[in-house]
Amino acid sequence: MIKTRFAPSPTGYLHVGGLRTALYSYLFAKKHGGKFLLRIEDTDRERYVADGVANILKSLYWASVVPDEGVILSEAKDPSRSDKRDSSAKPQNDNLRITQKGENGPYTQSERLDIYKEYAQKLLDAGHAYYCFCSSERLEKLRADQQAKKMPTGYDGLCAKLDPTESKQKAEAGEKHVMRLKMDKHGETVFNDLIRGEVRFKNELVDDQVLIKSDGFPTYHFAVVVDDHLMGITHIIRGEEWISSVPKHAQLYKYFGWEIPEMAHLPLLLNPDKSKLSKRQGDVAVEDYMKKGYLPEALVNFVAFLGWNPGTEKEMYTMEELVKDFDLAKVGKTGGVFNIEKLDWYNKQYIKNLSNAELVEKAMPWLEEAGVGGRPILEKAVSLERERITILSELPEAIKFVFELPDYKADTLVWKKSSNEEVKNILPKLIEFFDTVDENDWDKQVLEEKTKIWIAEKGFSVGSVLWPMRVALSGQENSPGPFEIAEVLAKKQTITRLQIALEKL
RNA sequence: GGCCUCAUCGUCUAAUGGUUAGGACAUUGCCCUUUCAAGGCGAAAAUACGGGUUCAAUUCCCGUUGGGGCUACCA
Repeated sequence: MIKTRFAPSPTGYLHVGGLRTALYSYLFAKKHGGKFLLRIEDTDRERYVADGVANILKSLYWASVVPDEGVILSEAKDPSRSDKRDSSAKPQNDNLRITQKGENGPYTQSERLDIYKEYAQKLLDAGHAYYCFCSSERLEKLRADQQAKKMPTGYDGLCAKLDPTESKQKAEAGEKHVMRLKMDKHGETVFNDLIRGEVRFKNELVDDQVLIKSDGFPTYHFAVVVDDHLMGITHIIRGEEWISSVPKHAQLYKYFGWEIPEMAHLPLLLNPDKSKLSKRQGDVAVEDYMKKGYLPEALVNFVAFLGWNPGTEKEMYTMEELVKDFDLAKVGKTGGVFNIEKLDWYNKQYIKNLSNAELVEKAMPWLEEAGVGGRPILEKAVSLERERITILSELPEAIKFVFELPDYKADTLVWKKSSNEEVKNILPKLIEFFDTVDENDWDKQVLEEKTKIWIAEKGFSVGSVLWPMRVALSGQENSPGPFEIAEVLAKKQTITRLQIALEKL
């Protein structure tokens, strides 16, 4: 059975590039009826961030990239809160807790130290690894010298020459040490990358990688190999930055006598200036997009298309459709610029496809924050702006005028082809006319029909009536159409606002 | 510096040994129209460069240039 994994380091948040890697791994597994596993690689204690794991999981679950095995989120049994969960775009994780699921755990590397120790010992016993006592000062100097001579950098193997028994004694006596891989420098490492095809490296240039750090924690290179094997990973899908460490990993697989999983190295996501996507040039955390009110469906759709596309002209993809059509062979080799404009377009499309009720539900956190959460005509109000907003967080500001007429200048009431006098003449008549309209006819279509007939009868130009009407109702120069607003405001408030306008003139 | 890797409109990309090199976003013109959006119809916009191979290259090969990654007791 196919099993893929996503193995983030909990350094604070989920990067959008990480989301894409996780998504592709997820899609690939699902497509082939396999499993998607989540492992936490927290072997760097210096970069460890509290809540890092929670944040990553929150982002992943928000995007519906949910692991089948490994570190997962499970709902705490707290019935008092269970009805509070909604499908709003903002994540609700108060009643969720992090747990682990599966037979191959633990799935957090810091909990697997004994396992690494055991496998490190095997290497040591077989003579495939050795203790190294070199100080960081010596290593730095070594590197500096190599760089000065324009030589390839790397460990010179000094401690590999030590007598293993003596080394063992020294290490056990407490002398500060690391454990290094005894790299076989002969020949080359050749492997078939699922995206790039055959890639080869000369082994002589591969360093004697540190396997176990002086703090007893494994390095990434050692832990991934051990874990991927022990957890039954069949396909490693990860970022391109890892491709040059494949020879080290391959050596380890060879020493252990394990089968190397299939590998696919994904091209990186880029800034608009083509450098590696970084925080300096915009938002890179999934959380940032979450908070701004991007819909997870939009982000997923967008990110899926950064480096992959079905080869057809279909652009809108649900997760189910992605699972169905995703194909690693169609993933491109070139890095893609993370282009916000396209994301914005996707988000607009997805917002447009929402029903009013869904939109209210998903936007509720922002609406509540703005103090308009409890309004009874929310759905109607929201319908006015649904095609005008790009992200959910813009909604409260956009619909505010419905609940509270903004202050505006009298001259904005005058259409460009009209005049102050004309507005003064028209408004009272319009109020009078609206007064005669039956409450039952107060919907946008009927009202528009009736009003347009009335305008024609009176011989006014359409704009000279509708512009001031719209401004009077919205208090804004740019707004939804006058009849849409009138319907939402209802007859009474419509007339009130027209009267306010009249007083301004 | 060394190693690996990539190269089609501004961006994401499609396609092919022979095409008017297609689509989407963005830009832009027109239409619709009371404004803004949305929508409709158009426009402009690309095979990095130089050599081969070939009747024919954007596609295959080599080189150049440019980009990116790696070169840690970080992942």
